[in-house]
Amino acid sequence: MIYKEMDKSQPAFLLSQIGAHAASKFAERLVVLHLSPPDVGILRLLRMAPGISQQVLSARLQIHPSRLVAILDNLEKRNLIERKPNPDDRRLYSLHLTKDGVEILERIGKVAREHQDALLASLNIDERGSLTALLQKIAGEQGLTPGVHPGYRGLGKGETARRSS
Amino acid sequence: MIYKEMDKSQPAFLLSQIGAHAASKFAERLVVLHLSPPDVGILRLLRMAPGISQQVLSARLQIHPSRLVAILDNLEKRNLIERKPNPDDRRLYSLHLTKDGVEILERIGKVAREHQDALLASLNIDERGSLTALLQKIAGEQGLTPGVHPGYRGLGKGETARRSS
DNA sequence: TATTGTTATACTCTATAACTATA
DNA sequence: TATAGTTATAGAGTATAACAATA
Repeated sequence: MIYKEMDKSQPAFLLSQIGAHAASKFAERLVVLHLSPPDVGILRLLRMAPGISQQVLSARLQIHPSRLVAILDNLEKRNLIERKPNPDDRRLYSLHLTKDGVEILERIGKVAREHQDALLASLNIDERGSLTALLQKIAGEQGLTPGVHPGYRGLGKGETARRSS
Repeated sequence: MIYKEMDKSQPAFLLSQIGAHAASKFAERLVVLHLSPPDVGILRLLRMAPGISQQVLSARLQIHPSRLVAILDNLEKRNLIERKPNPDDRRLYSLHLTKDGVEILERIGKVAREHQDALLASLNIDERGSLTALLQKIAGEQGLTPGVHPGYRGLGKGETARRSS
């Protein structure tokens, strides 16, 4: 047995491989907007759920609260989001998109569409529909939350294992 | 316009999301074997291409040479691989799987099958075939090398952008 | 002079935990 | 006493660059 096939085209590996490739390519495109993937996740969530607190945001996107501070500081400094005081509970902030934040979301949408077109260039319309349906089935069954990318949380320390020993 | 949909089920995001999820779940299963995903990539490649040097291995899997040293040190210390001297060029090592290395690859295969079954639990046989075909089309067109996961290289520094500003 | 493998160093990023202000 | 947000610190992990041996 000289030749052992590398992987007899295992869909699980392909999913992981293409997924990482897609994430990398998308992040590349975001560089133009000076945004990171977590930035985009936050902006998108704030459009859907304006007024939420940092705690809620942190829990939804699985981003550590202490890490979130620096990210929001940056977005606020660039006038993309705003921390408004919450009259009901003065410990909480009420997070909102600014006008600039709404505008950059449109540019993000354009970038995302271009990214998707490039990624799926080899598939026709029907195939894209089939793929989407299959992926939605998997995502649903696996308990993945729409719009929440596992990569948002920065799995540092002894999280999901990197080192061997 | 009160409700703005989070993402009208965009396949590109789903691919990235499910891919990260799959990678995370697989890494979890590897913990039992005290292996990391790069370890597995190395072992698999050494089965296909026994005798290669660290440089070649480094180039194939996109792992930085200096980083590779520690990984191989660990695998060699565990008697999974072996660094044999190369008679033709004494600067090079000739990397080989040991008997234990071959054995653990079988256990890795079992773990990978279980992982894939869990990940694709919601799809029947035909659907799995359709998904695999679509993914292979994408992977081929995107220029992805079989068996080489983008996550092997540890994109540190200013690689693919993480920070915004 | 160039290349392989190695090591030392510096840098980036993250979570942990302590801290404040409010409740 | 508990919670939201913040900050300081320490730890893990990486690439960069200098190094020794060999070509």
